[in-house]
Amino acid sequence: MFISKTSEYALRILTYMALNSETQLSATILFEELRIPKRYLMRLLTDLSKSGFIQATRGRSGGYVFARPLESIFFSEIIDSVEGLLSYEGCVLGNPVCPIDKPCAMHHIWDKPKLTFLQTLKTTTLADLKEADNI
Amino acid sequence: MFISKTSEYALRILTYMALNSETQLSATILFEELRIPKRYLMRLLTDLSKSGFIQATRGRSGGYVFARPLESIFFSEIIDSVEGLLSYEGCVLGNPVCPIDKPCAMHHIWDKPKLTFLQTLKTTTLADLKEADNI
DNA sequence: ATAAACTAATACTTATAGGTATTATTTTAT
DNA sequence: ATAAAATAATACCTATAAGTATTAGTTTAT
Ligand code: SF4
Ligand code: SF4
Repeated sequence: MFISKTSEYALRILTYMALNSETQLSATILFEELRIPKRYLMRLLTDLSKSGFIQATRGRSGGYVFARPLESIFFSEIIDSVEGLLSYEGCVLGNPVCPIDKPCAMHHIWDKPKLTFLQTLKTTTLADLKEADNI
Repeated sequence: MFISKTSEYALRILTYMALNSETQLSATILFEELRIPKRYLMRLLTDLSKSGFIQATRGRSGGYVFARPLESIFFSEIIDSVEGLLSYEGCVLGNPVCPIDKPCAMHHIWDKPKLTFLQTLKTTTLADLKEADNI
């Protein structure tokens, strides 16, 4: 599964918004572009707004723009806000606290993919994404 | 989330069995050692048995042993059998087929963690795990 | 003023994963 | 023979994630 569907949605939304950060975007436009179930999308937008990533403007010519500079928004923070990062950072075998004093056999094996994954999330910002698009 | 709870369980079961591969283990013993919900554990064992990883012996002194050499059992195959690998191999944004002709901005960013993850799963066997335990 | 075009909040429904219960079947020790 | 101890199969229940519906509130063009 990797990341939850909701995280996927959040990334898709913010990616699209980042690539169009000059313009204010309404839920309707985002729905037409991203085809995420409309009501779910709207709820997510409210969540992302309350989390401080984006800023909502109500009313007739309302919509969403970023509330913070793209350079400051890391993927890790986005995923953390919609589904939490703990399950990615903790024990791969699901133990809330490692019950063993010395690392078990699994630990070493998962270390590399786990770190690579977290490292990517923690070092990539929406600004990087915008840059990547120009390649 | 990374991998499903069921995948976690499967890995824990087979890891424990690998580290004790000389002896036949019953569901009761595995339950006592791993504390996975007993009935769910039993169902998983039947599944793993039907998938050909382990072999069940019924009756009073029954239990489970490996049906194949540990060197041949890759993590990828285990996870594939209990939850499928497609969601890990496919598009990170959840698109069943990539709708865009040229890779989107996300693609490059996820490439590395995704490949590292899959590479680990596809190159690590239960035998490696047993070895790692000796470190 | 009023209607249109938005976002906000909350409750409800549905799908899926995880977990439980029941019953049947097999083998061996006695 | 029979009871005990094990696996097998299937149906059911529960928790969580995903998705939908309803209603309220805000702003601007007319
Ligand atoms: S040593 Fe094993 S049990 Fe402990 S945190 Fe690492 S993977 Fe989990
Ligand atoms: S290019 Fe983008 S949409 Fe296509 S497969 Fe890669 S991540 Fe998915």
